[in-house]
Amino acid sequence: MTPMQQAYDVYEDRCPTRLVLDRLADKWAVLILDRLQDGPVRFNHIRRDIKGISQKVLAQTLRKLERNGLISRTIFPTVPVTVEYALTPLGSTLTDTVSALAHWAEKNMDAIFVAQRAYDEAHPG
Amino acid sequence: MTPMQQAYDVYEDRCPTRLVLDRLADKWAVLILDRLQDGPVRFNHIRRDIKGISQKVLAQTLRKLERNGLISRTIFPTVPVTVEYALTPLGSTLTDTVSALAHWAEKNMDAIFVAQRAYDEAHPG
DNA sequence: GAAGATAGTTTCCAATAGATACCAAGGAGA
DNA sequence: TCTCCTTGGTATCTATTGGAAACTATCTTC
Repeated sequence: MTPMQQAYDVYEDRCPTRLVLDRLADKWAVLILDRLQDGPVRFNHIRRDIKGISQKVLAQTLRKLERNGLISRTIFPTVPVTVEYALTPLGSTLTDTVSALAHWAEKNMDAIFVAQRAYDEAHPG
Repeated sequence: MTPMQQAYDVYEDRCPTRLVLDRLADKWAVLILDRLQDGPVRFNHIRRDIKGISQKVLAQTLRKLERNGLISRTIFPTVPVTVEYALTPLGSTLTDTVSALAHWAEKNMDAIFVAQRAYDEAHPG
């Protein structure tokens, strides 16, 4: 029995893809997925690498990514307990895209600054 | 004089790339950039295509994208006035990435549903 | 004169983001 | 022993944001 491929359309209101896009298209989710590309990382390790993220937001974002099957959460009964987060195969299909987004800003920051100054001069007040 | 390429790092707090990522990594911005790929589109045309977006959020998001040099805004003195939004060359360098993000969710929605059900069963309450 | 198109702005409320403090369990150092 | 440090979180509070709905203004059409 061939599974029926449902047609999803991200332009449609109430389409479930909107909920997913809301989770993926999030600054912190993008940075976390990018950070996990090189292998599993622990909670506090991510927290230190992604400077400025709060514990609450990190925990929340990790939960969302885990629930959507993009990352896995593995507990090691060490002392203190160790929790490792890693990309799932599904999550791996996303990282190229997400990393490109994360690093596009780095590459084009100077052009963006030029645009911002031009805009602000043309739109005073 | 070769321009000095400043090193930006999106993992750094207070790095300006963070502000840009905040704007790009936004559900509505992603959908708008994707929508503009095929050529200039008017305000209400975008509004009708991206179902569920409010006028306020559409206007706000268009301003942000314009200020960052990703889209252009052209006014035609017709009656009623026509305003066309289009990708700039800078914005065009982003669309492949952004569109991939927008449509990844469509392609993988079924896998995500499976993951969500598994998670919810494993984490009741 | 009322409706419909254009492209927005204004107002309001609920949801979210972020900072901060707190928790438990155990190891190391004084 | 007492205190600090680590682990990975939760709880609380407030400021900001997101989204729905209503309003603006001008001109054309019915």
